[in-house]
Amino acid sequence: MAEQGTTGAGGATAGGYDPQKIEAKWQRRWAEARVFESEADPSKPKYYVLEMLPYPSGTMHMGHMRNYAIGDVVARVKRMRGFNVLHPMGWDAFGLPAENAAIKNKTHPRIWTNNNITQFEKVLRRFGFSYDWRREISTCEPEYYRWNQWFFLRMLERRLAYRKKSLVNWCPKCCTVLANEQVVNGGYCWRHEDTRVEMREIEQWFLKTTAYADQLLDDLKQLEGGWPERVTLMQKNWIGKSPGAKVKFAVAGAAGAGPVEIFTTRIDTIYGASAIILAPTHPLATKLLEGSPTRSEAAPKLAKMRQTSVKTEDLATMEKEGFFTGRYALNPFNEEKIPIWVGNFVLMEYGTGAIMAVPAHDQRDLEFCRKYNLPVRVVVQPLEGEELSAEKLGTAFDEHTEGKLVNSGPFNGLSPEEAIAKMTVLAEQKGFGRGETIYRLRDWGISRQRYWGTPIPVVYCAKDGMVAVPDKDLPVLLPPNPKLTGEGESPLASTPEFVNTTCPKCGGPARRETDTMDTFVDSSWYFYRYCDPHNDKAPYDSEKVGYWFPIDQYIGGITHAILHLLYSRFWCKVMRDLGLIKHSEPVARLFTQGMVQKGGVAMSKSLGNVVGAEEMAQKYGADTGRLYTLFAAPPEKDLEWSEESIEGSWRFLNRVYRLIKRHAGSVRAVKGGKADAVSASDKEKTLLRKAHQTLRRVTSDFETRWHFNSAIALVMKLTNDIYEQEPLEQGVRPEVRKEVLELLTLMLAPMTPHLAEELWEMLGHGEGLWKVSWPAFNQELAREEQVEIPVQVNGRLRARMKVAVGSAEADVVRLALELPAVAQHVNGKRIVKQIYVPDKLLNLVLG
RNA sequence: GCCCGGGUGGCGGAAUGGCAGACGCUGAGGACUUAAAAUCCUCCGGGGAUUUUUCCUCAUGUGGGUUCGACUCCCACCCCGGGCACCA
Repeated sequence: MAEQGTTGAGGATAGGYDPQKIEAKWQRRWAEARVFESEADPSKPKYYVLEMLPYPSGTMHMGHMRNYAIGDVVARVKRMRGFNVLHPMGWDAFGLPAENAAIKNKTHPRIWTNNNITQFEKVLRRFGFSYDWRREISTCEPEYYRWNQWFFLRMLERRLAYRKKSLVNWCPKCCTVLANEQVVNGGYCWRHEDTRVEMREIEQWFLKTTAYADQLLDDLKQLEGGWPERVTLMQKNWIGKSPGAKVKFAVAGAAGAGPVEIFTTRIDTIYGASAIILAPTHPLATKLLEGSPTRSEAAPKLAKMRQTSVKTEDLATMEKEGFFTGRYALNPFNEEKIPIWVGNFVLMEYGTGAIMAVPAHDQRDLEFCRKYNLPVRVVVQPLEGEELSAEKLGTAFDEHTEGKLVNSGPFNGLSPEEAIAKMTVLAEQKGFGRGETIYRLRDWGISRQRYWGTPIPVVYCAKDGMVAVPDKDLPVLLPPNPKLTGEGESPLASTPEFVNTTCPKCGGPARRETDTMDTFVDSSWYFYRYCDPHNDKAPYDSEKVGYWFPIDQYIGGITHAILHLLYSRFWCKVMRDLGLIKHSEPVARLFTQGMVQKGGVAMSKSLGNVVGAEEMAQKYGADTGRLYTLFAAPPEKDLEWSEESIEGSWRFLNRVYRLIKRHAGSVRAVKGGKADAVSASDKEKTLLRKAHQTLRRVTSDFETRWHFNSAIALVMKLTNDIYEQEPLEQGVRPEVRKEVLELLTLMLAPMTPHLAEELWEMLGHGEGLWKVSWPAFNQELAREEQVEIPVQVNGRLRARMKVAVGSAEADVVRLALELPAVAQHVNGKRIVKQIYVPDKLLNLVLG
C-alpha cells in the first residue's frame, strides 16, 4: 500500500484531493440526512432499481463492485431526475458453502455467514452506494425464511407443492440433490464442475413449475424490449414447448405386451411411419424381447445400449445405432404392420420414450432408416418444385406449412396443418391417441439434504400421515446446534430434538421433514420483501408492493438467465394467483452486465486472480474505483482489469479537483445571476457551448444508451477543453466559470458522488448536492456559430472548411470549389451530383 | 449441427449511413526540478512522396453487394466467446 504523498496512487499532497477524507465525510452526511431512505408515496413517480443480491463469501472483489457501481449510477441519475427511488441491498445467506466452511473450520454456518456479511457490508458502505440500509435483509434469518415456509404451505394447499419418489441428480461433493438446472455441461455439478452427478432414487419435494409452463412462455412477450433477447430466448428453449399428439400402437402377437405409446409433433406423417423406435431404457424393450425370435441377438445389444445411454455428453457425437426387437406394431390409422426397434438416440426422459420413425419427413429418421434399410415412403409432397421420390431422397422434407398429403388414405390432399387437426380428432374419437403438448421444463425439485436452508414445514405422523405445520407454528426453526459432518444422512435427520415433534392434528408423536429448501427459493421473491422488510404479519404489504413493483431495472450476471430469473417469474405468478399482487412479471427491464476478468478469466478465489474491492478503496478511494469500472468498458461487456489503466482515472479526478479548487474562490463570490450568451466573450461562448454540448450527450448516454464509458470520456474531454481555456481569469467572468464548473461537477455526481459533493461545497453551496436536480441543457448556449464541413470529391475526403451554421447549399458549394485541394480534384470536370447534408458534409460527384 | 453475441491502432475502447481511431492506458521526446515524484506540453495505425509544410495511398476478420458515401445495411465465408444440443 502506498503511503500518502509518496507514490502515484496515494499522491494527495497537502490540500490536494484526499479521497479517504472526503469519502468518509460525505458518507457521514448522507447517513445523517437519510438521503437514500425512501418510502412508498403514490404522489411521486417511483423507480425501483436493484442489483442481484450477493452470496456473501470470500472477499468482495471488483467484479461484484462493478455490478453495484452500474446500479448506483442509475439510482443516482433517477434521483436527480426527481424519481422516488427504491435501491435496497441484502444477502443471499443460506447455502452450501457456509455449511462446508463450517464443517472445515468447526464452527457454525451462521457465524461464518454473518462474518462474511459484515465484511461485505463494510465494503459496500465504503464505496458509498446509495442503498436504503434500513431495508437490508438476510435470507437466513427466521424473520425471512418463515415466509418461505408460509409460501410453501400455500403451494401445498394448492397442490403446487408435492412429494414424489424420483430419480434425482445427486452431487457426491455437495452430498445433496441438484435441480436439473444445476446440472451443467451434460452431467456435472454447477458448483463442482469436475464432479459427475450421480442418479439416485429418493423421495423429493417438488414445486409445480410445469403448471405455469404456458404462462412462463407466453409472458415472455411482455418482456420484449425490456429484457435482453438472448435471455428470453434461453428461457424459451428451456421451457421447450412442443405441441403434438400421443398415439398408441398395438403390439402384434406378443401376449401381455403393449400397446406402445409414442409422441409426435407430426401426426400428419403417420402414414409414412417405417418403424417404432424405443428408448433403450423403455420398460417395453425388455418385455418385447421375451420370447422374441431375435432375442438371442438383441438381448446383449440392449444390455450394452442401456449402459452407454447414460453418458449424455456423448450423445451429440454418438453414432445412431439400433436393433430390431423381432416384434411388430400396428399403425392404428391403416393397420400396417411396422417393426419395433430400439434406438440409442431415443430418450426415455422426453415424451413417451418412444417415437415413430418417418424417414421421408425427418432427417434423423431418414439417416437411421437408410442405415438399416428400412422403407422410405413420401406422405407429404411440396406444393411447388419437383415431386419427391422415396428412392432418391437425401434430405428429409420436413416443411409443415407448405405441402399436401399423399399416400395417406382419406387424408390425401390436405395440408399438413389441416391433417394434424383432423387426424388428432380421429385418434381421440377412436381412443388410440390424443392431442398433447409436452415441455422440456420439469417441476422444480426443491429438496436438499442439508442443514443451512429453510426447513420444509411438514411433519409425518403414524396416524395422520403427512401433516402441514399450521401457520401459527411458523417459523419451523433450524436447530441451533446441528451435527455437521458432510457425510451420511441429512444433518437435520440426525438431530433428534429437531426431528421428534408432535402431530399438529392428533398431538401424537411425529417426525419432522428433514429436507431443507433449495436456496433459489430465497431469491425467488426477496425483492418483494424489500418493499416491507419488517412485516411480521405477512410476507409483505400488498399496497406497498403495488406501489414499487414491477422492478424498473434489475441488474445482474447472465449466469442467472435461467435459474433465478425463471423461478422468480414462477413465484410471481403464484403470488398473483394467491391474490397478493396484481402483476404477472416481476422485472420490467433486465440488464446483464459483463464480468470483470483478470488474465482473460473471471475473478475467483480459487484462481487467485481477485482484485479486492477494499484494497482498491484504500489505495485510490471509492470514487476512482467506481469511475474506472464504468470507464474501462461498456457495462454489458466483459472488462479486463488493468492496474495501469486505473491510474488514468485517478489522475483525471485529481485534475478535476485541482481545476475547481483553483477557481473556487472566485466562483464562491458570485452572487446569483445566470450566465447568458448575449454579452459573452469568445472564450466564454466556447466554454458555455462545450459544457452544454457535453451535457446534452452525457444526459443521453446516461438515460437512454447506458454508455457510461463514453459519458465519462465526454466529461474528460470537457475537462481538457476547460484547461485549454486557462487562464480563465482572462476573459471569463466568474459567473461563467461558475456555470461551467458546476455542470462539470453535476455530470460527475452519479459516478463519483463523494468527490462531486466536495466540489459542490467548494463551489460555495451550503446544501448538499444530493438535493440538486439534474441540470437542464440549454440549446441556445450549445449552438455552434460555425461548423467545419468536410468536403468530399467522389466520396473521398479532400478538404475541410469552416462555414456559418445554416449556410445555404449554393454558398457552401461555391466556397468549396474555391478551395485549391477541391479545385485540383474537380479539375474542370462536370459535377453530376452534389450531396449536401446541412452543417454536416458536402460530397461532389464528378461525371 | 442449430441459435445468440463479437472481431476497429501496442492495449481498453469511440463512432447506429456522413471527417475511422474520441477518451484513457502504454511508449517516445521535451518543460519544471539539485534530483525524483507529481504536474504541464508535443508526438504516437501502416506504406509512400515531400523534407520541416503538407500531400497521396492503404487500413475497421475475409470476399462480394447496395449507396454519392459503409465500422455501420445485405449476402457468403473465416475466427473467437456464450447458450442449446439426437426434443421426436
